[in-house]
Amino acid sequence: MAGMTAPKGTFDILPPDSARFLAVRDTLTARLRRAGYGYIEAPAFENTEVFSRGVGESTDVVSKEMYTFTDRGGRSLTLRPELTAGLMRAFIEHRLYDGALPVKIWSVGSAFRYERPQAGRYRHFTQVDCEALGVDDPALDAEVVALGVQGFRDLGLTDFELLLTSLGDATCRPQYRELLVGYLTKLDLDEETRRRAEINPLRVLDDKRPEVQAQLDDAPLMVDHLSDSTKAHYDAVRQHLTDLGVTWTEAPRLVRGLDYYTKTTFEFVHHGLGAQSAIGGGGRYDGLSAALGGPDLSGIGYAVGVDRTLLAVQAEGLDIGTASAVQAFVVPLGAEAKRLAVRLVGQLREDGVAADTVYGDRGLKGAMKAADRSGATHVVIVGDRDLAEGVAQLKDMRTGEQTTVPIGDLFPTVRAAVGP
RNA sequence: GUGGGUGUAGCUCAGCUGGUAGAGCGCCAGGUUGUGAUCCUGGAUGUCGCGGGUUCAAGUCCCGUCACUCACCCCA
Repeated sequence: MAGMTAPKGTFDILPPDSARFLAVRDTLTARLRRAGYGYIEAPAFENTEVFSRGVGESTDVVSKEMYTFTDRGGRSLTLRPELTAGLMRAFIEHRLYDGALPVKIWSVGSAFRYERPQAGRYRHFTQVDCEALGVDDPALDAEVVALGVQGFRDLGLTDFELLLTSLGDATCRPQYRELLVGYLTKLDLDEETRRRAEINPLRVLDDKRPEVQAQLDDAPLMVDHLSDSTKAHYDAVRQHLTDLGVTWTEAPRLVRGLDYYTKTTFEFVHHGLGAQSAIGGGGRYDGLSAALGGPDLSGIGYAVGVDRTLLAVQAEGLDIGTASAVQAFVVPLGAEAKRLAVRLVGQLREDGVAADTVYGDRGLKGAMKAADRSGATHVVIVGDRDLAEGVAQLKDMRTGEQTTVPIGDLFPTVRAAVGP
C-alpha cells in the first residue's frame, strides 16, 4: 500500500458523506438552471496560454500554482486552476457572442492548484461557475451576485456574508495604483511584502498581519478614486442589489488574486470555517475576452467552491442529502428463495422502488442486520418453509409487525406498502 | 515556499520515569438449528508512519524522512 494513497492535497468523497456533496453541488446548480443559464462543459485542461494570458502572469495562481505539463506532442498544457478562463476561451472559439447578448452560462467541475494544503484548501477542488457575457449592465452584476447568495440560501446557510467593492476600470485603476504605490513605498515593510507591492500593490491592503495592517489606516482606497462612470456603475449595482433584497458589507480592501477583475468585485465568506473562509467569489472581467484574443466584450461571473460550501453546511449542522436510499429489502433463506429474491428485487427496481437484497453466505441474523442497515422500512423474508406454503413474510421494520403474504400477491403488496 | 502540532486496530484514542500493545465503537459469529435495532458471550485485524541510531531491551529516548493537520502566503 506504500504510495497507494490519494495524492497530497486531494481526498476521496465516500458514502454516506458523498450524498451531502451531491446535494450541495446539485442545489447550487439547480438555482442557475432555473434562472435560464445554459450548461457548458469545457475540458479540465487547456493550452497553458489560456491561463497565462487570461488569469495573468503576475498572479500567484499562474506563477507558482499551476499543474503544467508537456504532452507527447510537445504541447504545453495546464490543468485548469479555475474555470472562467477556459469557459471564455470556448465562448470566443465558438463565436457565441454572434447572437443575442448576454450569453448566460454555468458549469461545474474540477480545478487544480499546486498549493500547500490547509483546512478548506486542496490541490483538487470542485467549483460551480456562473457567467453572464457580452453586456456591461449593472443589473446583470446584481443578478449574478444575487444568484450566488440565493444558492447558499437554498442550502439553508445563514452564517455567511457578501463582501462587495469596486476595483475600478482601465482608466481609473492605473491612476489609483500609482497613488497607492506612492503611499506603500513610505511604509516599513519586509522584503517580500515590498516585492508583492510591486507586482500587485492592491494585495498589500488585504494583508492579515497586524504589523502591516497597522500601517494601512489611512491608505488610499480604490472606491474613493473611481472615475465618474465607474462610480455610477457601482452605485447602480448597489441599488439593484437592494431591490433584490440582498444585503452586503462594503469591503474597500477586498482584493482578488486574478488579474482580470474590474469594477464590481465580491466574495462570499462563511464565518464557521477556518482561515480559508471564502466559499465563493467573483466579479466583472471586462478585459478577459480581449486578453484571450477575442472581441472587446465584457463579462461578470462567480465561482463557488463546492467542497468549502459543504464544510460550511457541516459547520452550520444542516441536515441535507441524508435520506435513506433503500425502501424494500429482501431476505432469502435457501437456494430456491434466492431465485425469488433476485426476481423480486429486479421487479421492484423496474417499477421504481429502491430495493436491495443480501449477497454472499449470511445467516438470517446477519441478513436481517444488513436489512436494518440498509434503512429499508419493509423487509420481505422468505425461506423454504414459506415456499412450501406458497407464502412470504412482510415485516415493517419501524413497528416490528409481520404479516404473511401469498407469493402471488407479493409484488403488489410490497409495492403498495412502500408507498408511491 | 515559511512556521507550529500530530502519526498506535476500520474509526476515536489510552499506553506513567524504556521491559516486548490495550479500551470503546464498528465488524464477524454464537446465545435464538427462521428475525434487525436492545442485552449477554466469544472472535478476527496492528510491519506502533518509514529509515537509521543509543540500549541487554525502543510504541516510549535521539537523528533523519514521509504523511496528515493548523496558520502565514494565496484563494474556491
